[in-house]
Amino acid sequence: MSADNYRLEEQIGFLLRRAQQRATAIFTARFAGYGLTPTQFAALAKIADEGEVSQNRLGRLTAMDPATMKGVIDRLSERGLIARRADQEDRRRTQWRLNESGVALLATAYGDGFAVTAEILDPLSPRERGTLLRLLEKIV
Amino acid sequence: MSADNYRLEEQIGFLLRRAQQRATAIFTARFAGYGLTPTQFAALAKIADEGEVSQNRLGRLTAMDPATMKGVIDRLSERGLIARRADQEDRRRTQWRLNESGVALLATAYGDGFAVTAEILDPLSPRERGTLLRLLEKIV
DNA sequence: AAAAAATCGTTCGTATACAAACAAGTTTAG
DNA sequence: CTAAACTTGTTTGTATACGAACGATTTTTT
Repeated sequence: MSADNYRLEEQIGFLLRRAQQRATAIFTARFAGYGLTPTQFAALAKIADEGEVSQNRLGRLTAMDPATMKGVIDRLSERGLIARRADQEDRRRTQWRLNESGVALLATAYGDGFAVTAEILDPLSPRERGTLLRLLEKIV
Repeated sequence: MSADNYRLEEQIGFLLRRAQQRATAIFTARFAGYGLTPTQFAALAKIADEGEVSQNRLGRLTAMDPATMKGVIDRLSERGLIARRADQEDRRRTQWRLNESGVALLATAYGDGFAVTAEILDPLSPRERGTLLRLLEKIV
């Protein structure tokens, strides 16, 4: 347990951080035309899946805490991609759904989402890709 | 290429983001007593490796861009863990090294760094751990 | 030697990420 | 039924992360 043994480059935390940096860079390049960040796209995709979803639930589905989710929702809302509806049954809740712009944008953006995944995994064989996803799923 | 096919949970980018969230949470819990973030610890460990290192080079070694590196360096410097020296040969450069507090802190922190790695990889078998590191190295 | 290109560190702006504390509303326990 | 516990969404503060632009300096080209 000393400086002689600790190699930053081999620590899983450091590798995960670098892998995510590359993934984000690939996403950003491919989505430059949309002006969407990875988390914004994740939020849109999940709202589409759900049809209508509350802010906190969306945060759980997309792995964002409430404070982070608020910022993402605010920016998507300001851009006119999503619309809110007050929940009648629970007056604390805000339900969110895609509006027309959001639906239209997603229709073409999904293809780029697949392309991003393909480019990130490009250095791996098909078998390795499956292995990596399985192992990541285990440590998440 | 449509909503029917795109599953956020299976995209490598989303999995990497979640894996890093868990890694960071484990690090933060283990390092609460030190008050060090993962990037701050990475910077200290690399300064220790190098003995003395310029700010931009340290950024390359720890995978931080110059703007991010500056913030990390400023906070380590304010805490009195590192010290600067003006480079005589290149007047643009600032060389950084650990001071006594930094050396003392690292001496005990390395052990916790290993513990963080072990906890992150705990769900995997020894063989799987090697595989994951190898595959991540390939896509970085 | 002069011009062009590259590097070093800084600043600004935007976007996660999350701890902590909070008010308002809902659910659960006793 | 009421008090306690929890949930929802918000705000504040700190820390990455990085694009873009910048001045100062050094290196490379011509």
